[in-house]
Amino acid sequence: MKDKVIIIDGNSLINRAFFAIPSLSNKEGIPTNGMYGFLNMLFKLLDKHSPKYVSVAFDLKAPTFRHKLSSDYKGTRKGMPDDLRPQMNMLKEILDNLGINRMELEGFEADDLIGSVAKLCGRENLDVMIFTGDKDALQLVDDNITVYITKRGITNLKEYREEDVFEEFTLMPNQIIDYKGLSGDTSDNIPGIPGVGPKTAIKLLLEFTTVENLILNSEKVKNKRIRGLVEEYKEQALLSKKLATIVTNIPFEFNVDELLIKEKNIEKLIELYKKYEFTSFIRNLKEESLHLTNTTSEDEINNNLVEEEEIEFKLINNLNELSNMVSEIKKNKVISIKSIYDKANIRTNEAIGFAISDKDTTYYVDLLGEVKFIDLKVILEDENIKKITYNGKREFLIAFRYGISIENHTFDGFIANYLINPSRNKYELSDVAMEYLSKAIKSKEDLLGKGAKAKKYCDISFSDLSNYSAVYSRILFEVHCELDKKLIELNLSELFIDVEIPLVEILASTEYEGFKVDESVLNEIDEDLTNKLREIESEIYSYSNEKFNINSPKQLGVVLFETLELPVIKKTKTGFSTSHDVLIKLEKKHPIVPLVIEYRTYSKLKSTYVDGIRSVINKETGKVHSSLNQTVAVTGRLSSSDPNMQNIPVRIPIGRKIRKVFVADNNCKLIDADYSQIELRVLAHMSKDENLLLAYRENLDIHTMTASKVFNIPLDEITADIRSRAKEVNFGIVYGMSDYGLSETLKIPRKTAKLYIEQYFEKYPGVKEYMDTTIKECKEIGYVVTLLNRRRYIPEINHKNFNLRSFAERTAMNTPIQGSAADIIKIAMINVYNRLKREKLKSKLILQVHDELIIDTSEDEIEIVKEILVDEMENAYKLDIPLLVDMKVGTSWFDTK
DNA sequence: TGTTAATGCAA
DNA sequence: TATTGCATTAACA
Repeated sequence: MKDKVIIIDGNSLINRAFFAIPSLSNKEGIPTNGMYGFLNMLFKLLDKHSPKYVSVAFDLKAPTFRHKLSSDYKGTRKGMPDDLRPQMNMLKEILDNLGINRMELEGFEADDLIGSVAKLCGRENLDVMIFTGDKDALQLVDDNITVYITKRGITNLKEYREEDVFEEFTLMPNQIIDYKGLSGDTSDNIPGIPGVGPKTAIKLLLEFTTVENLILNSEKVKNKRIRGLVEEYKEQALLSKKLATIVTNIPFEFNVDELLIKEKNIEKLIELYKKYEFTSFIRNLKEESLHLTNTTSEDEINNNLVEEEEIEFKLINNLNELSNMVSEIKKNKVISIKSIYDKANIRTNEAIGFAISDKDTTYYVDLLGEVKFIDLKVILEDENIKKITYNGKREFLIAFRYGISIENHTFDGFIANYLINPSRNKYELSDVAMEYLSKAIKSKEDLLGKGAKAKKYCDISFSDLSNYSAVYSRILFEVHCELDKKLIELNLSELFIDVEIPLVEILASTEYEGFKVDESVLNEIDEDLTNKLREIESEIYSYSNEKFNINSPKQLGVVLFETLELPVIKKTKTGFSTSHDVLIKLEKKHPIVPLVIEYRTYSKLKSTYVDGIRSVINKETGKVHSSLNQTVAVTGRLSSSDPNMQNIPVRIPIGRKIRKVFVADNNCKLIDADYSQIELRVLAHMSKDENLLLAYRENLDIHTMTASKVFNIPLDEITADIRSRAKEVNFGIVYGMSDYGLSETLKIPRKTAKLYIEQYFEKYPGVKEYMDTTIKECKEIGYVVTLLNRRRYIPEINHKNFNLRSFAERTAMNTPIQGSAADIIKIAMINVYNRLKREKLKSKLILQVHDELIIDTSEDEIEIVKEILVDEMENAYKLDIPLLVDMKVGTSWFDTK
């Protein structure tokens, strides 16, 4: 195999990275997005291709020979953005310390360096790969040189070999310059021949091959107008070609060994990464060093790389020491806590250890010896000791399992971090420590490893585990003050204290209680589905005349669109689309299509719901204990996983049967209470639109009313069909829909859809005004808020890319509505939970599905629980209009509708 | 073994 | 080219 050379156009790619990554800066405010994106891409390339030689080429400010040829060259280019300029030198410094070669040469552009070096390497029979965002480089492609052009973003690349260039341009790579010579390039201000665009240029080159040849034979050009243009502008064409030609023979001394990857300066890299807050790069650096040096231990390397935090702590492993600790803690009254246990079974998990920090001291309680978790009860249940957690749901779960409660829970760093910026997808304490304290601590992944080889806490040595836990609780104690300041600064304290913190215990309780499953029903459905699938499968094969995997969109696509030659409706980036709406359009064209639709339905039900649910039933309890996640959804909603109980089928009758599996506990009934149109009511309240408010005050049917207004039909002539179309319009408004979107869902022409939307905004002018104001404000301050001041940053709102900006605008309109509804039901959950607890009822909250609560209700408590639900849900938050709740009682979830 | 794309389920 | 999620399968690195 040939050795690989990677050559990167530094200016081009850092530019791409800069615009692809909306905003990123360290806490001093130094922008780091371009660097970060570039390095991310670089590391991925190195990882994927393992090149022997690498170089990054840069432009210098000095003018090049091209500027001397044409004073207009690149005349229309704007200068580098202010936020990007300083990142160039910072990136170069990192590259130098990574041992990666860098090229720049006065009088030449990066392209010329790349061209010259690439050709030299090509001649030495190396496999050359060029990475850039600029299609000019395609002229360099030959047998030894492949060019990769960024598509969208920076990690998405398109590979160009000779045949790929030909496929796209119908030209050979070395004709790209002739092409530019004729058609010009506005971005570089290369004139070309006026009046000759891409189409004509290609046509001419197919016949004459080069610009020179074309000029020599211009009399042979058939089109008179074009012949005139060629003759008039031949000098300009030749100049343009020259400008577009990348120099491939810069006369310089060059030895390919200069491009070898040299040794890293690890210490310096760590320093730079720390400064720019590239924590993930630090981690990767550590892992990499581990693989390289087998002789040194992990600890030694860690010490060399980052001065990881180490602290002194008191080890507690007998009851005497424990009681001393308790009396000390009772003096200080505020502690951070961290429980150590492996998740195996929600009801029988065994605690391994417990770390506690107060303002002076850190303790690690070993729970594998004389001291047991239950001995911590005196602390956890002491109402005078404030508890600080990081993902406290874990602490509540282990406490419930040992039958104790946690009192005076006042702070959770995980939740705080989420409220400060809900758009992030990782909220590890190690990252927070770096961000707020500039301290490096072991992450969970550092301790346990990741993926399938990840260890459990019980596999970790006592000293590693106790050190990790002690540091964790200490850092948590320290960082909580910083997070608290930030919450106050952002006006989030009320939401945090009144809603999110009380919710932690409730989510733990909901998960701990679980939802009872009737496995015999599950088995019946399974049998039914399995039979149906078998039958449909053989019917499908009888039409396709061959067996294939119906679940594979790729194979199905081949059968439908190649073998059976059905018309292609839509394509995905990898091939034919076989999605549901495509199949519906083909339904009547071939009998196989409805069978595939049916197969899909049953297959989905079996794999996701029957097999999926069966695999997570707890043997101990006969229930599923779904996780309700508090820091996942950017709008403030909860999310559910393992299993996801928020997407159990309901719309289609066959799917709805799955709900028969979910049943009330013994001697109980399920009560399902859901808000009636909470999001539209929130919209009415927030927009203060007179017509919407009126509708809800008078308790009118909002969909019928919208139908009448939008379609101009009298109220008493609205049919069920028209009403349901209006319902789609109402939903669409909440999502910030476009005319195209509405036309797709309603299957109507785009123009009609546009008219409907205009009608809607005319009849509900307050909504229009509210949407406009929300977007305007977001453009100014960079974020939107909900009723309870929950915040979501939307940096793309001012993006120059239309698609990104439009998406941001829809987000800005939808988030306050979806998020405020989420705020309200969270308050309702808290109030319902507290009432059940205060009134000492046996009934338990077992699920939330965005606008509905499900209570497993003891049969003797049905009436009182109904009252509590209506009362607490309808009065959770005072809007300008009433909130209404619908309720159903049943033995299974199927029966509660 | 881990990641991505396509698909489809809910509010 | 309608918002927010999660889980599955196939395909591929």
